[in-house]
Amino acid sequence: MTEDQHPDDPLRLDRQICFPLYAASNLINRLYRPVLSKLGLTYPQYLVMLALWDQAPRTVGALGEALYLDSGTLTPLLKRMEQAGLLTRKRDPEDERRVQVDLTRVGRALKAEAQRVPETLTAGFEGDPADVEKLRDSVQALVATLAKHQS
Amino acid sequence: MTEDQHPDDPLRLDRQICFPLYAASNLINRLYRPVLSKLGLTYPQYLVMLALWDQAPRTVGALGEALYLDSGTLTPLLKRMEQAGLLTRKRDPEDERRVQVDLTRVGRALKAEAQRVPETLTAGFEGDPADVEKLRDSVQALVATLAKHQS
DNA sequence: TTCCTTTATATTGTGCACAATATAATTGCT
DNA sequence: AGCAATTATATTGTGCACAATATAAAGGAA
Repeated sequence: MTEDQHPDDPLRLDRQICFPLYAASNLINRLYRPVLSKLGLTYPQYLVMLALWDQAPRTVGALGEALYLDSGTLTPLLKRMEQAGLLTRKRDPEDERRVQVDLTRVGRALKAEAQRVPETLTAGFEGDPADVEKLRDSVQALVATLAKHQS
Repeated sequence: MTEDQHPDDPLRLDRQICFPLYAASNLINRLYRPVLSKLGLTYPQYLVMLALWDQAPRTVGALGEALYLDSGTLTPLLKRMEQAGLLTRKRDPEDERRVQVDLTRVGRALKAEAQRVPETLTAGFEGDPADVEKLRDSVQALVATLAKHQS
């Protein structure tokens, strides 16, 4: 088999930690897409809504810290969501550099429709829920480490 | 604290399994970028090279199966790599629908320069190597499950 | 106050990632 | 052989993701 010809080659695809994380992220995005499109959201937009449902208003910078994204990604994404009527973007009068992002009534109301999204999708993971939680905690720890090193 | 106000809300960001995978994928891409740019590669292009260093030539479809990507992503990516002189794309005379992707001499030679990439980057993970391997295997298992459900 | 530095967001340009669709070659059925 | 169905790749259009840069507001030192 191909996989056994070079057992200790550090460049073998199946020895990388980065690749399964990349593949899982893509596959999950693909899995969520049809479900979220019924709510009029993309997957990154859904993450912004999760962050805002937990706490709003928040500045662009605070959203970026929560989601590990920068303004180059968030600004156009938030503008599309503003166009869709889900949120508002207003310069903070206290500090005109900041932009406060807040939910509209429509944006807040969307939370009710999203309630069943997690259970709908974790069903597809078909694993012991405890194992999934353990995996989640491990990846969260990795993210914390990576974030520390990248700042 | 914000995190404790709604302890059993299924829509809390820190209860999702999808989000840390998404964040880890982005952070890793960011971590690899400066290292790979010295080799003239992006992260997805690096994955294509890993696949081809292991086995070449391969069809576009075979690369897509290995990396969980489709032709809409691979075709333009492979064209850029062809322009860069790393690989060739040739219609298979046996079946004119297929495109065989093969490494050039330059593409094969690049493997020597890439040898130290994994150790350079896993250093930033700063964890017990055994834990990292365990995490990798867990995410690989998740990817296998997700891939089965999406086909 | 003046000006220098820092901070917050926006803009620009490149490269994915994917759904939907198009094109063309092959297979299979009759 | 004829032709519908399938298969393999390419194309189109949208939306991220990010580095590099730009813009402008706030803070701070003399």
